[in-house]
Amino acid sequence: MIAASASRRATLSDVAHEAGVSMSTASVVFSGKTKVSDATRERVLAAASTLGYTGPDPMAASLRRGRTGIVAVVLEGQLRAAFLDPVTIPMMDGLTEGIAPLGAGLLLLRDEPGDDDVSALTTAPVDAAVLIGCSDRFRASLDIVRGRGLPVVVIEGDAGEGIPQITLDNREAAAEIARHVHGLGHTDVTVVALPPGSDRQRGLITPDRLARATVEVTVDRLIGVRDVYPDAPAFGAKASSIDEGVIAGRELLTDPANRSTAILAQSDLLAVGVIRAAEELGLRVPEDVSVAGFDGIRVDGIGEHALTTMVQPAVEKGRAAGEQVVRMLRGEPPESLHLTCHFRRGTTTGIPVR
Amino acid sequence: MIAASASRRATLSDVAHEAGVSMSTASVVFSGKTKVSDATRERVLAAASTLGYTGPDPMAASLRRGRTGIVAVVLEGQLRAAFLDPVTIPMMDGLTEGIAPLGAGLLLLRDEPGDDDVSALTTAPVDAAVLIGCSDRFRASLDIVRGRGLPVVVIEGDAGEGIPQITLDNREAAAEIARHVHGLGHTDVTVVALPPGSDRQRGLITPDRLARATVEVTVDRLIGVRDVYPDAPAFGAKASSIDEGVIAGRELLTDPANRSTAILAQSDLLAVGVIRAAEELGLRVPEDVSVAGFDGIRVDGIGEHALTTMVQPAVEKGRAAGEQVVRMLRGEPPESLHLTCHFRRGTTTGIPVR
DNA sequence: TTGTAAGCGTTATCAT
DNA sequence: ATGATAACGCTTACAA
Repeated sequence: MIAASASRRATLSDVAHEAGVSMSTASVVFSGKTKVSDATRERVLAAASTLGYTGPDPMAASLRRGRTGIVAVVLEGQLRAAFLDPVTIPMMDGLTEGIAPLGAGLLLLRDEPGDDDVSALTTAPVDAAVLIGCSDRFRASLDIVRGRGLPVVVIEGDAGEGIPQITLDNREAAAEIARHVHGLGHTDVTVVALPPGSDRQRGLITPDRLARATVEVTVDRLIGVRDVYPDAPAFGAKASSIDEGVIAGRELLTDPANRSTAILAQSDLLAVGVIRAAEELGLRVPEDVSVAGFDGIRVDGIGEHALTTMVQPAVEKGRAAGEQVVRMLRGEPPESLHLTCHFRRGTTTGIPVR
Repeated sequence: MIAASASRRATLSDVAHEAGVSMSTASVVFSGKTKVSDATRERVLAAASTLGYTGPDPMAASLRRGRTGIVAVVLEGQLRAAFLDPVTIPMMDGLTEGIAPLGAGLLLLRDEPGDDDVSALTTAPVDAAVLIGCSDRFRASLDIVRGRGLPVVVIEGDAGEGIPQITLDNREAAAEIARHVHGLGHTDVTVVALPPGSDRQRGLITPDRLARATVEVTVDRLIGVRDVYPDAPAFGAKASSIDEGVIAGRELLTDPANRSTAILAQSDLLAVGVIRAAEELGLRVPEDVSVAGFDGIRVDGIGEHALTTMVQPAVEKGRAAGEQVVRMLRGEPPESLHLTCHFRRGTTTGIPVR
């Protein structure tokens, strides 16, 4: 028994001494990597509990093994902002499932300007990183992670050469929903778009602005609609929220002479806002105006309506990313995945009555 | 130049060699802990970039320093479940701000049954942990963390002796909102409660069931109301959601002969559901029935109503927890904080008309 | 089944 | 301002 035990936390070495075995034996009792006689194990465990030793120090173990059991998730800006997107949470759940074989946890990292010049991403003890989306600092984060030689998976973004990415068929899906309203007979359609870039300006998306757009999702979903309606105008929202949808809806629906019979929103939240604006203006949905969304989350607040939308496989997206992380960590070649959204018909789209 | 450079990642030692300085000097160039001549720094940085060295290995640094820069947040069950509570996200944002001085990240850990016998909490390389609420496994998690000797802060839960906790004045706040409806003249009030225990049973909360209740928030908020209305019945929901609120609302409001003039819901989500149920039944809010919530989140889906509610300081809750973590890590004595909710009058409560 | 010993890549201390 | 050196606490070949 060593006098120091009061001041210092017990280490494996202390436990081994106390139990009268070697460190390796003690180690193995905790890791289970090798057979140990029951008698020995008992003795080690007893020694451990005597000394208040609760298991190997994770930092030391990490260093030795070269693994921390932590996967970084890089989100943009405030958590609130990232989680404002209702698909984030199911996606993270999927991610959790995907990396479950690693027994790893998720480290939430903010991808923020200003902090120090060293991002937390530089110094965080992680085994791999998952980058989400298309922030402006996306590139910077990617460089840091690559520089560290960490496996990276990108969700809904393009990291180029050899970096696995999980993508959605945004363009195809948008075209599908456009074809749906087209099939109903709509000829005059307007898009309510997600923010096309970081400028966060609300308003019509001019060709010029579109050319400068940096957010791929926005562009792809818009192009998809224009595959069907080449001249469909698009109104860019400031964010994906019900409130922004209301604003866009008022803007687009107030003038009876100059209003589309169908509004295709690029997110369900926006769509709900548009519906609310329509009802506020005394328009019936879908009789006077059809409204469709995108994402397929369950949205409250539209009364008896069921939103027509494209359902994106949010959980799968996360899980797929997690699975690729696992593969890379195992040294297997990762693969990019392109996931497919599916159409869900609700009650908010119908034949134009006008 | 060393031949191994292709196979092995460069280490600080390699960089030092390449730059012709000692390891300590090289180390200091990256940590900035000591003055280094510009010339030397240049040389080290040059060597680093030659070798593709991007900075000290976080695991090694962690081991040496005894700090990982990671704080664990222990959530119950699926992320989805935890984030279903709308106050979770602002709280986490507050937490992020609170631990900002540490430059630390948040590790999301699920507090799950079954996994292995070793929770991820046992092996995660973290500096401290924040436990949230009142899950059943709360105790187990707490024991693990304490066993590891990690600083712990508990949000909305009681960890006993010497563990700082961040609590809300739930009872007082519930009493306050009860006094509000009391002041309006209501004499017949029913509570729609959060789940009182893990049994997740929907229905009236009998004294017997209340005695077995494990969820403190539920109990405190109920007691608060009963401080004003000693005989107020309580209907326990299965979860905090709009849907559950609708179910409870239907249950409580359908029979005209037997319905309270005011419903006090223990969460805003439940309140919104109750309002929806009321409107579904042709009741006007607040003329026929007053409804109040709790939490003070912004809820969509109640049309022109503004919910009367108690606003809880969600961000502050998180930040306070973060600040206590920081204090403990600095060796300062932590303190428990009791935060105060404030009343927000909306349009959903009024004088009973009956 | 158990023991020996060599690192893992840093950082902190102390001296120069 | 820079350098030598000793930890930090563990895991894992390899040997016995």
